[in-house]
Amino acid sequence: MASEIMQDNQAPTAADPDETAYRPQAVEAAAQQYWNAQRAYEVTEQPGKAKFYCLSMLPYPSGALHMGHVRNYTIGDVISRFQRMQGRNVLQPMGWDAFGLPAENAAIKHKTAPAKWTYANIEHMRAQMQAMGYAFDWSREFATCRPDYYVHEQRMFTRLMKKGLAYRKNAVVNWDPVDQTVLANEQVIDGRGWRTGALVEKREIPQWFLKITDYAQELLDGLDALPGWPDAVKTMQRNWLGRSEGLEIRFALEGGGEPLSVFTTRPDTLMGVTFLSIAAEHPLAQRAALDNPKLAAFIAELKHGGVSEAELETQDKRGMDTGLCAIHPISGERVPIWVANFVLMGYGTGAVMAVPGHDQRDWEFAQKYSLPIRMVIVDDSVLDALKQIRHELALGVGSDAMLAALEGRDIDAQDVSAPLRVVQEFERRIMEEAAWTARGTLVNSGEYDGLDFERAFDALATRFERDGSGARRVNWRLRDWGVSRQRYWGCPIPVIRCAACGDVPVPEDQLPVLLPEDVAFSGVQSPIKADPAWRQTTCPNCGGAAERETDTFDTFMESSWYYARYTSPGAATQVDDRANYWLPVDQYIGGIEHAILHLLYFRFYHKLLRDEGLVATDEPATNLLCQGMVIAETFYRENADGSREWFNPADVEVQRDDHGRVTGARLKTDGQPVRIGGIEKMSKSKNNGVDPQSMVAKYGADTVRLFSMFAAPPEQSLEWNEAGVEGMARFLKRFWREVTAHAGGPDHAVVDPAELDAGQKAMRRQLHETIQKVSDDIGRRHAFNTAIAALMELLNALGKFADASEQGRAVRHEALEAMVLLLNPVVPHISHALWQVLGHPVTVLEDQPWPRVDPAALVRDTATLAVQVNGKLRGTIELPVNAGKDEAEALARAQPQVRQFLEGMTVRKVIVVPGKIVNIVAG
RNA sequence: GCCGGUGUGGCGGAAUGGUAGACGCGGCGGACUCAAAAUCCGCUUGUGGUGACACAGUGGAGGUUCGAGUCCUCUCACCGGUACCA
Repeated sequence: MASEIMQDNQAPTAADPDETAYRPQAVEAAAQQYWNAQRAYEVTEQPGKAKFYCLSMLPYPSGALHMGHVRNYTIGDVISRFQRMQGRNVLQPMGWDAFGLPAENAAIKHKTAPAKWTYANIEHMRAQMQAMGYAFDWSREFATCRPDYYVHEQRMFTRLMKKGLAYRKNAVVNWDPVDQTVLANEQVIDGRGWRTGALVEKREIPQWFLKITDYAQELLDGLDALPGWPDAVKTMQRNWLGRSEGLEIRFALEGGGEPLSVFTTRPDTLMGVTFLSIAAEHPLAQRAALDNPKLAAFIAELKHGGVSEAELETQDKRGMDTGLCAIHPISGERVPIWVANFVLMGYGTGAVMAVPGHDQRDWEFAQKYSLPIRMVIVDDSVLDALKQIRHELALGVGSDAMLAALEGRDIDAQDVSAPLRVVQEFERRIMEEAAWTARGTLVNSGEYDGLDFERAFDALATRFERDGSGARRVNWRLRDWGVSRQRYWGCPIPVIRCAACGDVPVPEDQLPVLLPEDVAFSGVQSPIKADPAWRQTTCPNCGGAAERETDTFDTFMESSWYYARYTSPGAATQVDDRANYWLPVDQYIGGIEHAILHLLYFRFYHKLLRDEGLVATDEPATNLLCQGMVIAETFYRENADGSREWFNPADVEVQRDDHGRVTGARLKTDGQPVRIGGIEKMSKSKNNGVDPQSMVAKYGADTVRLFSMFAAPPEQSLEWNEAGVEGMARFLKRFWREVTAHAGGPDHAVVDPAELDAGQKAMRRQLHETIQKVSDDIGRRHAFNTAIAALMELLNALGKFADASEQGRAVRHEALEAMVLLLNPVVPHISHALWQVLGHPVTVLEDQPWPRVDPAALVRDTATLAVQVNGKLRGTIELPVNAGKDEAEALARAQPQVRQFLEGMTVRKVIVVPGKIVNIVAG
């Protein structure tokens, strides 16, 4: 049994004289050394062998690994090792999403260059990952801030420009008037700049966009081809894309001029339009403001505040009459045009028709500004009432045309006071309580009275298409992807601005456009914007003097195609043929916070790569798992000024009463009480982050891995709790002891199923049931927590299985060997060591086949059935598995408990679910 | 505001329409020990009862079903996203 592990363990220290004790640090160092020496997880393409590409979202190198990373990469590592044990050629890469805003903030704080800070973080975090024992193919590692990565992104962008898929237009940003800089939404707090405290303004600047809207339909349809993605993610993406079918209707302006276009999904409510609302940025509003100082002041006021949707949609609805009027295309009535702060220039046409009777937001606006409300849609009960009072035309509801449309239906109208109340009540609610927004039947709509939604839609669409004042249109909520950032630490946008030729893509032979890394960084202005020498260049078209674009790309650009680059390390092109061996990603793992933006750009970019002929598939990843956050208790003390000082959970001791309920907490250093602030996402601001490195130093990587997989199912949030971690350490110690004790005993025999007694059979059945459950839990359900629970139960059972007979030892040996393999994906270091303890030569354990279920071992003689009376449990019965329904029913009815509850009742029905339940329905 | 999700013992969680609380933590009791730690064993949803047992119970209110933590409707609370945080 000479192995590097045992050699390593042969020199027990004085403090720990037990040479069979589990020492995670030694075990883990030895296993990692062996894997590195073997290059155990470096892979190449093996045509003919099933591949499995397991990808975890690449980290931003923020400084140190946090528990969220540990959770993410442990899930990926478990799946990777498991899949390799199923015989697949597994690729699991890792890299760094290295551009981004935090590097600039750190650079200001620490007076260093963003590049230097970033590279130092990468070194540190890589070492931390390696200590966790992840089976990454490190030969494929890259950082996205390196020119040999971003050159491909720049080349792709210049090609998209030539295809017309990249273009420039004005867009609104947050502007800090003091620092004279653009702010990210995150940097706007309560409408003010986070550093200056100045009121933020909206400002329009030219920006580069990618035409993701050209792919909207494909991005929508593609979701149906992704059964391996969570429904929640697909639903969110569908809603984000927001396909809607409607009409674009042109309202002529009073006094002539360009008509005002609106988009509506509810043309059936057209006769209920009482005003039009336009965005403050709409050209019509701008024009009206020229000779209307009050309106100009109002529009200027709307410029205050940030541009985020959450901020815009939660502010009070406000508006002002422009004084302009449009002409209703059917009735010819004058319709006033208002500027409203809730109409967004970026969605649809920047103008909407307002129907206060049947749209809640318009209703609230109309109430606030005393604008008229009209009922033009009614439900079936009102329709019936209208039919009954069809002779009472003078009542002011309905109309001749509508009633004519209803003439076909023969109704006896006697007393109309009851139906009249129905109609009046419906109309009163619309006028006084709330808009009625469901679909129904048109009234008060002239020739369209009596039509339902579809027929009204068709009739109006046909009419407008004929007279040229409107058309059917598909509208998307999705907007084109703005990729310009006015920041330094990002990939330079490869464009040259020439006064004569316009925007010219940098020729491919002049790429990459390099970002200088050795710069002084103050945070106020980007060093490349401040450096005239960097900007200055010549136009590749005309040879005249020109300037470089100084904006950089959104960092989502780098993270949209990194998965493809891992397949083709060193390729001169963005990816090469190897991509089509590995892609698509078989399992993608990352946080749910990326459900929309990153995962949509990721899917979009894959289609861009496909349309460049670089990849052959339509979607980048077939299966997606979104893990929850890592959270922890928070502790604080209130300072005299009301601010809070937060204490790390590691420095706090929790107090409990006799029942184990938490009663309070004290700081370990001074013994004085601290307040418990609730369980929140681990963060620097609440100081409740638990450092993975300190946990690894204290318990070992396997224990940390085990806890993060056991404490919650992967999709849910995981509460870090050190007592729970200790429990995992206890389990590994017991496992180690059980295996070493067994290996140190007499030689074992091979299991002979015919020789087993009842106890041995039961032990072996539990083993094979566990193999079955663990295989399904890891392979299909990704329920790692219940897989581990089943293995804990198995170890508990083995601890009580005191059978020292030959067959008893044989069963134990089979069980322990299987357990080492079943636990290997989660705790690979201890498994690596114990495999050798069990007498095997040192090896890469992922090349051992996964344990197989012996169907014969699963066979049971009897089954336990629950017996219910009227759905309530009244006992259980044990009977042979092949017993019939009658037998089960008879035995159930014979139970004393059951007879007691059936006394004086008549049995009406008996439901028998074989192997599960007998329910006697009586009354 | 809008979109998506979550809610079960003292705590993390289990239960894939069929015995609610597996497994782990904490707590209580016991063994071992001079003692402590470590380890091992037992108990541990609540209420009533010596007990067998009964009743209640999965955020709240309704509903479907022989049977609902699970499916449906409404509602409350919290979490994620909301296009320039990543």
